[in-house]
Amino acid sequence: MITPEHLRQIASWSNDLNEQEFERARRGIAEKDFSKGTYISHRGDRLDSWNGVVSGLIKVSTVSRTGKAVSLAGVRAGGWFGEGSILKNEPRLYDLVALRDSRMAFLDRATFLWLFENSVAFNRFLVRQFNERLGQFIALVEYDRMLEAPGRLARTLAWLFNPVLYRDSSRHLELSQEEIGLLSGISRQATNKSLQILEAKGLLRLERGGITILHLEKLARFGD
DNA sequence: TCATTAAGCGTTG
DNA sequence: CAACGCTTAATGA
Repeated sequence: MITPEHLRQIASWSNDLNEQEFERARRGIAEKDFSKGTYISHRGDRLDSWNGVVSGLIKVSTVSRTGKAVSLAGVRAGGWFGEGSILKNEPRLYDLVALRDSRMAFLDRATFLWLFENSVAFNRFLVRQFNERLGQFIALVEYDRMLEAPGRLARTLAWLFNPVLYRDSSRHLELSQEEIGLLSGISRQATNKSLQILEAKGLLRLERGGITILHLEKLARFGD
């Protein structure tokens, strides 16, 4: 079982819980490692847990009717997701892929539902997160029409630095251009070009194997 | 036809 | 050694 300190580290929401709720959450969590390129779950699975990323990088994707893989979002360490499938008690609507060696935390369904019924703090967290996700979804619909690669890439990056979804306010992330491409659904060359455009506009700084966000607001709106 | 991509490979930090 | 960036052949709009 994970330690209280560990839970505080991997789940920002746990810091808002009272003692009883915190203990319950701690007992309901199990961790598991996934190596690069493997599937954490497939579309259609009944994965009865709420998922947190302890370390690494996860891609949420789905397959379009024509059989093409479509990337929906990236989740980095500290992110929690999958509440929709639990609350609606339905199978996963998407695939989860580990883009690099990653460690996941799973909060079992019964514990999730208990927290949902009993913890005000937990619900507050969920509402805030839902609200952000709704914003993301609207942006997704918008950029479906906006085909330029730099804009799509900029939004993907902005999501990874959403201050509500990730409470640590770090502006830097170790993320290769290949990984950014995989998350954005853009080829490596196009990713490189797009990143250079964004860097020239002063929105971010490129480093070897990583990026630093210089202007999150402008990044989130790039291409409007 | 023209643009974009995956694959391979040389370079670089 | 992994990330980067370039070349090239294939793909497809």
